Amino acid sequence: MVLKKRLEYGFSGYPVPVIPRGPRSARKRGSHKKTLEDSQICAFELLAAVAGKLLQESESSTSSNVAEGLHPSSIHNGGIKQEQVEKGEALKSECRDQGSWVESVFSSELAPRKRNLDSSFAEFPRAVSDTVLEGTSVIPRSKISTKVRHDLKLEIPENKTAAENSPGKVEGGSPNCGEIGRQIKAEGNPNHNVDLTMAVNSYSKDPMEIHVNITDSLINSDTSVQLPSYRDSVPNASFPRQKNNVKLRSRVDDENPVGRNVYRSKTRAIRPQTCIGHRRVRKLLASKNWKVTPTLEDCEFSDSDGCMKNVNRCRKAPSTSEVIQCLVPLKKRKLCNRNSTLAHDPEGSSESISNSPEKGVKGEKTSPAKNLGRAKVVSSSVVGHQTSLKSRDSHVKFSIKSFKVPELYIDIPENATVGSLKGTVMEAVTAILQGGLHVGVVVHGKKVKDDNKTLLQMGISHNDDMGTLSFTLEAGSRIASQPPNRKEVPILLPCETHHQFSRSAAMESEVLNASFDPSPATNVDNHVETNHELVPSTHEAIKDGTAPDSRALVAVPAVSVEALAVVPMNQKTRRCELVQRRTRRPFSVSEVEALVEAVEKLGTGRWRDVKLSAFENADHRTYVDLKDKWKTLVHTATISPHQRRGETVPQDLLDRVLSAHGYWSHHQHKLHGKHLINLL
DNA sequence: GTTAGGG
DNA sequence: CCCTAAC
Repeated sequence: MVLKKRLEYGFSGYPVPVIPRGPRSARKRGSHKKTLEDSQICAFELLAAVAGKLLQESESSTSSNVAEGLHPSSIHNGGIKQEQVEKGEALKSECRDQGSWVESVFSSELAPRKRNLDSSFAEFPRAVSDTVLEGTSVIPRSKISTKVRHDLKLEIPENKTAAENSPGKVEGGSPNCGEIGRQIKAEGNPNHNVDLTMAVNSYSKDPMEIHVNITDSLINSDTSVQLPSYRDSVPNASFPRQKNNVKLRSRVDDENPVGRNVYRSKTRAIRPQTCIGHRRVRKLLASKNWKVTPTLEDCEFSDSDGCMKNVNRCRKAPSTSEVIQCLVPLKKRKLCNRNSTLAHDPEGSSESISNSPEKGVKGEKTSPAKNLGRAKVVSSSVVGHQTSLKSRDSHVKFSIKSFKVPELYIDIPENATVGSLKGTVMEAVTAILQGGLHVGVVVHGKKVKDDNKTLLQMGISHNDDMGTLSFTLEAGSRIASQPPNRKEVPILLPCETHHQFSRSAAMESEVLNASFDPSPATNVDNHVETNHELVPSTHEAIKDGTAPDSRALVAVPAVSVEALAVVPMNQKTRRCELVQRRTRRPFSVSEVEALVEAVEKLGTGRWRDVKLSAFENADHRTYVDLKDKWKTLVHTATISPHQRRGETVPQDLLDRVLSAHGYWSHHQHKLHGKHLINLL
C-alpha cells in the first residue's frame, strides 16, 4: 500500500495504472520463426523445382514425353540401380500410423535457375475407368498433370494383406502407408545434376491415377518397389530394394549447394493475403487436421546441402506438422474466404491457383462443387491395368506404371511471368501432395476394404483372371470423422469448354490470357472497402457466368478443406488486391495531442482504453493504430529532428511523448518489480 | 478481443 | 499499416 501510494502520486504526477499488469514486453519473439522459415524454404524450393519441371514438361511434352515416358522398355534402364551404386545415400521414410505418410525429399536446386529444365516426369496413363476425368478435363492432362517417368514395380507376397499390397506400402512396417515415389531429374548442367525424388504423402482427396502393370518382366527377385528412371544416361533415383521397401533419395551435387538461393530469395517475396476464414482454417489444419495425422517417425533424407539440415529435423522427432511444414511454408498457408487461393509470386507478378474446398469457409449456400455444377465427382480414380500376371512363386508381381495428379486449372494474368506460372503450378502441386494419400486396392472392380485380407484371399495371385487389380489414390482419412466423401470429390471443374486447352503449347498462352475479371463490381461485394477480408469469389464468377473468363482456377482438388485447404494466396493477386490495405491517414497534430494526453493519463498498454477515451469517435483509428502511432511517436521523439519526416510534430508534444513513455515504462517496470517482490 | 512487437 | 503470437 505504501508503495502504491507512492506510485500514485510520485513520478511526474502520472497516475497509477488502474490495472497493473506485468510487462508484456517480456514476450519477445523467438528467432524460431526464421528458422522455421528457412527450413520450409528448402522444401518449398524443391517443390518449386518440381513445378518448374511440370511446367516445362507441359510446355514441351505434349507429344513426345508421353510416349517416351510410358514406354515400358525403359523400365530396364536401371536408373535406380545405378544411382544406388553411385550415391550411397538413400532416402527413406517410414510410413507409420494409419496414414500414408510418404517421405518427401527434395533436392533443391533445380528449376529455379534453370528455366528450361528438362522434365523427367512421365505422364501416366489415364485410368481406364476414369471416365469422369476424361470427359471433364478442361486442360489436357499433358499440360499440368504431374508426370512421372517411372514405373513402379511391386512384388508382394500373396500372403500380404490388401493394405500392404498397395503402392504406398513401401517402407515395411506400416501396412497402411501409401506412398508414391516421384522423381525428377534435372539435366543439362553437370553441376546441377539434381535428382529429385519425392514420395508423395498427401491426404489430398485428389484422386490420382495409378496404372498398374503386372508384368513378369518387371519382377524383381525380392519384394520391393522400384521406380526406374527413364533416363539411364544420368541415374537419378534409387530405390534400394528391401523388403517391401522403397527408398527414395534426393541428391544434389555437392558442388552446388547453393543453387537454390536464387529461388529462395524469390520465394521470400511471397506474401499471401489473409482472407476471411483463413485463420480458422489454419487453425483447423493445424490442430484438428495435422495433429491427427500420423507421425513421420523415421524419415531420412539425404541431401548434400544445408537445406537438408532443416529437413532432417524431421528425422529426429518429426511431428506431422513439422513434416508438412517442410513441404509447405507456413507463410504460404493462407486462405481466401471462399476459395482458397494459393499463389506464388516470385516475380512480383500475379497469378494464383485456388482450390475449391468442398465447403466454403464462409459457408456459402452452395459448395464450389455445386456452383460449378459441372464439376464432376470422381470416385477413386485410379485404375490399374494389369497387362499380365505370372507367378513363379507365391509372390504376386506387378508394377504401377504411373500415377498422375489431377488436373489443375490455373488462371493467371497475362502479364504473369513464366516463372510465376511455374510457381503457381508448384503451389498447386504442393497443395495436393501435402494432403496425403491413401492407397486403395480394387479387385474386380470392387474396392477391398478389409486390409487384413491376403492377396491370396482376394484372388490377387498369379491367375490370369486377375485382370482387375487396380489401385486408387485418394485422400487419406486423416480425420477419422471426416465423412468418406472421397468419391464425391470433384476433380476438375470443367467450366467453359471453350477454355479447354488441348495442347501444351497452347496452355501457356491460353492460361496467361485467361484473365479473370478484376473488377470488384463483378466479383466482389460492395463491401470491399469495409470488409477487409472479402475476396472475390471465383466460384461466384463461375456461377453467375458474368465473368466468363474468370474461372480463375479451378484446381479443384478434390481435397477436403481439411486436407487441402492450405492454399495460400498471393497478396498481389488482383483479387486480393481488392482487399487492399487501408488508406494511409497521417495523424494530425491534434490527434497526436489527444493521443499523448490519453497515454499520459492511461499509460501505455491500455490502448483499448486510450481509443475509447480519446478516439472513440474516430472510427478509422483503431487501438492498434493508436498503439502504432505511439510507437512511431516515441521513435520520432528519439531521433534527431532532421531525421524526422512527414508532418512535424511540435517538439513539446514529442517531449511529452518521451516523458510519458519514460514514465510508463519505468512505472510499469517498477510495478512489475513490486509484484515480484510481493510474490516473494 | 487485446496487447506487444516485428515487418 | 499489417500481421501475429501470446494473452
